[in-house]
Amino acid sequence: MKNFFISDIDNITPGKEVHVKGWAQDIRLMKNIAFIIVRDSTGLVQATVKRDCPDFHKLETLSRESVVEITGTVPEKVQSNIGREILVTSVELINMAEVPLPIGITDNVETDMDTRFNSRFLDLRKPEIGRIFQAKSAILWGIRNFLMSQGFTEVQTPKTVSAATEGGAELFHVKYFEKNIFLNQSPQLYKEMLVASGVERVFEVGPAFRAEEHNTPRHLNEFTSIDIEMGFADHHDAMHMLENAIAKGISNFLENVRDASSFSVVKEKPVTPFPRVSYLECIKILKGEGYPAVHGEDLNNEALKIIGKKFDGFYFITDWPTSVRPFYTALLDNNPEYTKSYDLQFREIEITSGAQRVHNPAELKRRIEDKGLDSDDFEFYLRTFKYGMPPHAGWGLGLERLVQVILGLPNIREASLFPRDRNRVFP
RNA sequence: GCCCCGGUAGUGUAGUGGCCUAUCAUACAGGCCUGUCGAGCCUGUGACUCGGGUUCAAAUCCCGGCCGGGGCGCCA
Repeated sequence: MKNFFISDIDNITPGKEVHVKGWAQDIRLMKNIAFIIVRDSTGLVQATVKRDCPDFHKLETLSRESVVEITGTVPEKVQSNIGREILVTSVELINMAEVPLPIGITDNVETDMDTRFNSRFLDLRKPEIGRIFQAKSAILWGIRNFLMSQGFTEVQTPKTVSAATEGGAELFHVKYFEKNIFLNQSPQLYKEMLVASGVERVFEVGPAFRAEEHNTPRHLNEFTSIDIEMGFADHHDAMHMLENAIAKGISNFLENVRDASSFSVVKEKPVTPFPRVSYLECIKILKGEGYPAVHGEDLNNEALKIIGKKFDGFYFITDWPTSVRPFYTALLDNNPEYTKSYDLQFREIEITSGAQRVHNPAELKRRIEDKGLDSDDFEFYLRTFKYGMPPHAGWGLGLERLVQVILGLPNIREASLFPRDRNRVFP
């Protein structure tokens, strides 16, 4: 196993011998001297090979992106402006890369997104692409650690389901032996059932599937949803949990990923609590700006852009009208036209949707039917409310969207290793 | 689901009916090379998405397919 990495060279005393294993990112071969820029997951080093090195002739056949092992010593004075150098005594060609490369790793030409995704394994070798996923990992671990510290239990629920769960979103149909079933759009009903099971604070990180034929920079047909549900809690509690989880995700990223603030648009831990603005206040803002907002309707993208300009970064829109929220959303105590619900926004992008939920089974059944759904289809869910269901609240957070807004990525596909969209199911 | 735009060497582009035997960059191959570092210089290889149609003539115009990017709707 390799246990010496290129960044470890920084701690080596000059004159000492090192073995470097990695990819030959660039090769500059001259008559009496050659330079190989070697890359591994921690950084770059220049391997300087002089004519008198017995392996000098091997470089004539070396192709870019081949895997090499290089032995040499660290010089007293580094002459490469990469900042790391080794003076080579031997070169092993471990596995040669074919030429030409399907896409350039360091070439001074842009590559279309589609072409990049067709050769995603090579695309990910670019440091500026690979670090997106270091950021994603660090953000997720920050959120996970926070939830664990708050007494949450991580669970896994089925992604194959027999009935449409929430209505609304289109689902993917799957053949399941002799049955026709669906891929789940969200773990919503399962996490509520687990609250009824006595798992008072529960979360899941897993895929969610939406068969919507959208083609936009902020939608994927398969995305990672971070979902929580808390028993004996209301929507305010859930919002507190959310803003703190996001703050922890961001601080974990900023503290643990090299040069994080140089490529992130969110450069410091956000201030909590995040601003809250109610749906009704949004309508007032829009009317004040001369935008024809219709009270009772969802806020469209153009409206959200106007609202987003009023806030710098993350903010909540609360108390949405009952007509635009799912059946399981609890109503405001003093006004059933509105709900105990909220979206977390970053400018016009919706990151999270959440609410306190209905916990009374009779009310829940009525709300299902009010939405024109058949309550018999939800019997597996409804019966969990009949034997002691506490008040509860939670949210679902789109991980790729969160990464997209934190890093300022122009397209959400950039935040998925192998994105799934309307046309792409490869690789 | 509706709408708009696009598809030229491995990669990215220029080219709006004849001057295209298709531009440039990058990559690749070969040559020169003095510690290079977006190395440089010279030579070379390499392309019009597919199928119909219009025309004396199509990369270029028209229709359709396939593929891609985006807007709306919907959502995370």
